[in-house]
Amino acid sequence: MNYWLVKSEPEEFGYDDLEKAEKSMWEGVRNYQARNNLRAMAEGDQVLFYHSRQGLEIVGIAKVVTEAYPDPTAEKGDWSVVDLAPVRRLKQAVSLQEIKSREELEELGLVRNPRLSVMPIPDEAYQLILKMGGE
DNA sequence: GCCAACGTTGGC
DNA sequence: GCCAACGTTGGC
Repeated sequence: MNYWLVKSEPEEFGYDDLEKAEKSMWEGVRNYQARNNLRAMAEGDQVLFYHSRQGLEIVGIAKVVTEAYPDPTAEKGDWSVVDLAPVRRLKQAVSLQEIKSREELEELGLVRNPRLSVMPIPDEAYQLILKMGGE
């Protein structure tokens, strides 16, 4: 299984919206690197859900329920979406500050390229973040 | 194919 | 709300 992280502004679509929706098409990614990451996701992969702009913390875990398919909201170009479903909230959200303060997480995409909206998370980093989240 | 200009993202 | 960093666009 692979691990990922997606970012969303809670005002636009936060983790509570995902819980309410039960399942959500992850639409609107218009960055090639992020798109390629979407395409690399497999059904069942786990996805950390990060709140950008407001919150600045990882609030919960989602999972991939449908692998990449063409983005129906794309008017032109070759874009993809996956379907995500909520798994559970972290007992405590893991803030960007905490992540930045961890030497082991220095290489994380979230720190190195804060503008990438879909990124892979190495196994060890994933486990550490869950631990930081009180799991 | 280079690079300046522009648009967008997201931390602060 | 500002602005730095990054990606994309388009003129040459």
